Amino acid sequence: MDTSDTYVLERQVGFVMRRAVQRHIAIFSALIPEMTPTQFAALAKLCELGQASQNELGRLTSMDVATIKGVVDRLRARDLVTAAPLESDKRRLMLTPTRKGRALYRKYAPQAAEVTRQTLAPLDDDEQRHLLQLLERLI
Amino acid sequence: MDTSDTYVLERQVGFVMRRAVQRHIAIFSALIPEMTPTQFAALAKLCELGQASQNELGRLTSMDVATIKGVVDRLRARDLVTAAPLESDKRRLMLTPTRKGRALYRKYAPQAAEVTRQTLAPLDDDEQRHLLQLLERLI
DNA sequence: CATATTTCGTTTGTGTACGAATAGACTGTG
DNA sequence: CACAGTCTATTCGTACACAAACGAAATATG
Repeated sequence: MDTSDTYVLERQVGFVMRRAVQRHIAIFSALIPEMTPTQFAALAKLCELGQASQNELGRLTSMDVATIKGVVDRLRARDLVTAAPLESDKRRLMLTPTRKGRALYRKYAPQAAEVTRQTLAPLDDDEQRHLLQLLERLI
Repeated sequence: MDTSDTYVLERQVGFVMRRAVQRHIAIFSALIPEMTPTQFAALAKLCELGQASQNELGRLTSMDVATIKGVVDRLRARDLVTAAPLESDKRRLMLTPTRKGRALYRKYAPQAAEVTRQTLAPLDDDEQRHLLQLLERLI
């Protein structure tokens, strides 16, 4: 008896989730080639909030401080977001979506929802709800 | 009525999966600080096969050619894997785990299985099976 | 009020992840 | 045999992702 009972790569959640994420990202970039899922997530959350500090936005989108900085920098470079230090707390960098950023968000929000639909397409409605619910409990 | 019906970040599979993967990686690196999930996956598959070309290993572990190269380079740098061009097909780079690589795999395989257990711990056995099965159908 | 602690942002370094381009080696077909 | 197409590996460029270390600003606590 070897280790195959103990460890089969294809049966590990990590491996299966990694593959599922790969598939999801492929669908996303086919439907929304203009930006990455991460960039869209940050822009979407910022549009929803209206305004947020970089740190705050990172927390709400589950991005590390170093990661959110890179993402925000790229959004700023494309003029989708503006940034200004907050008067009342000079540590904070307040972010606001630009008109262009809000327009892009509105344009792609339905597409982004469609990405979710296509990713979940192999499952029926009950299974889709169930999967989401199970995944959420892992967090 | 705004776009909130159409798009809520927290309800998108991509976002939820990204968070679940983050959690999984955190558990992995707590239990196996010596290597990354990706490196372990490549080493594990190579140990299972005994031998494989770099390309082949990449396909079997769902890694892009550029990605598997980086992963293999790091495994080679740590003397966990050796590489040699194949005589019968000089394009191919044959990989073999070293004694050290096989020992490391055997050492950590039970830990890696434990990573899966801890990641899935919030779910009961039925739910765990169900989640895995649903995720596999997304691929 | 003074200083210890916390928070925010930045930088550096390492490791996935993938598209695109390239070169060399193989294969199939004419 | 020639050569078009395919396969393998490498390289380059871009984008997450996170740990660790740092400075500056704010807050808490004595």
